[in-house]
Amino acid sequence: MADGMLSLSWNNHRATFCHILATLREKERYTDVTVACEGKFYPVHKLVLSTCSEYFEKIFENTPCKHPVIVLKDVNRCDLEALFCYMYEGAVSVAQSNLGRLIKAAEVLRIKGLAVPDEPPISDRRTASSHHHHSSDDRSSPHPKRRRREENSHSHQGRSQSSPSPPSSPRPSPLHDGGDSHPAQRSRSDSQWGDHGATDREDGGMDGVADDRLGDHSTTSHSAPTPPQVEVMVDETLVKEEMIDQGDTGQEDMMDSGMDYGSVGSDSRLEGSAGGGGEEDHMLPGKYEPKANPSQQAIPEAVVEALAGPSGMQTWLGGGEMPSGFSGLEGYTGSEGGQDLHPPSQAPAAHQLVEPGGGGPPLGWVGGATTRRKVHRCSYCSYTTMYTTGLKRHLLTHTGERPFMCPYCQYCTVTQYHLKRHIRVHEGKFQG
DNA sequence: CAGCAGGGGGCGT
DNA sequence: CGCCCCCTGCTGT
Repeated sequence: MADGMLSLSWNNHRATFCHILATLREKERYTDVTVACEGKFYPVHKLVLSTCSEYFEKIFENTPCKHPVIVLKDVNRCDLEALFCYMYEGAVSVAQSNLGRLIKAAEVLRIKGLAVPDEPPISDRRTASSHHHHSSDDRSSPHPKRRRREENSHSHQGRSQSSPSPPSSPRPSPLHDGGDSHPAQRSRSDSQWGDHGATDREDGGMDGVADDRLGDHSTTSHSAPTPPQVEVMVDETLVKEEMIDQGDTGQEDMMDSGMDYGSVGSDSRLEGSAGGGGEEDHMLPGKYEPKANPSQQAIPEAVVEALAGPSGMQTWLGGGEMPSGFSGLEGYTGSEGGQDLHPPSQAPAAHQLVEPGGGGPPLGWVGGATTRRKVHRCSYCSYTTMYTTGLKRHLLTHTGERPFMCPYCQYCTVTQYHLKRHIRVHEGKFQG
């Protein structure tokens, strides 16, 4: 304990440090994470990213992978480069016209000093603020939007679980085979059993790979990197990681989609979903209006696909406003999962639509005490009938079974009557 | 528009 | 269960 400590100070430490960092990045040395954006890959350092962004920090925390690849969606490449520059060098020059966009990107990534307040009120915050007033304001007091974003990130509920797993249309692709026979029939079956693709929005993640999605999203969601319009609705980054979706962006993603669906739903009439060729046309066994909604508006296909099942659609759209709509989705998936045992599950909403009289018992029986009749419900769709034969016959349409073969051609049919009718065609020809 | 086929309601046995 | 009828959609003329 001699005479005092000496304080050794590296005068140019900061500058040197930054410079070295930048050089390392340039040379891609020691990089341990790759950020993919608009088809470009940026090898960078976890250390730097997590230093500058809690968002990245959390991602890395939850990513055991040694060299993860993070796919950023809806972030402009130029902005990202600028942000990297900002993170590595502590400053970046940006054209005024691009500022808004850049800030939004920074918000999405929760870059300290730009989108979220920097931790301690250090004096040299000024460096960044010297570039533009705006950002300094933002930093010191995040405007409401920003704050809301933060809240969201806290109250965020995992999206991956509730993602509408393509409510796997229960029917096992009924082979309306009959071979080549009938174009009409085929097109019909096509429309009916149209393949409901999986929703694309869910953040499923594999670890290190990062391409496909990048491609199509970049084509869909943002326009070419050039137009500096503020229209960049920014929103989500898509992070392909094992367990993503902690971060506000995931939430925002959800919110946005929810909004979309919600608004679509409110625009459209519920029963409209049947118009698309779903099984719902059977809903009112007896007398449904054949062309009740001839000009069925268009629920965007993506939405329909995402919601797939008939019941799902009902539930979802019935949800109305977005927040409840979202909970509706959860309810939907929940029930779907719960009934997993029986391949084709019916959601209550569908039942209600189906039940004659509307107020009838939930299932099984309809009518008054004297006129009780059993209702037979198709296990593949929402079809119900009062006739057992009706149900049997109907089920054939699901199984694709066509027991009755035409002796004159390859034609097979579900009912004998249809065969007879068909044969009449042949014989009519032969006679005439 | 006609012809054909699919799907469903309903009745008689 | 068998049969008939009806409605609807698709396709070709």
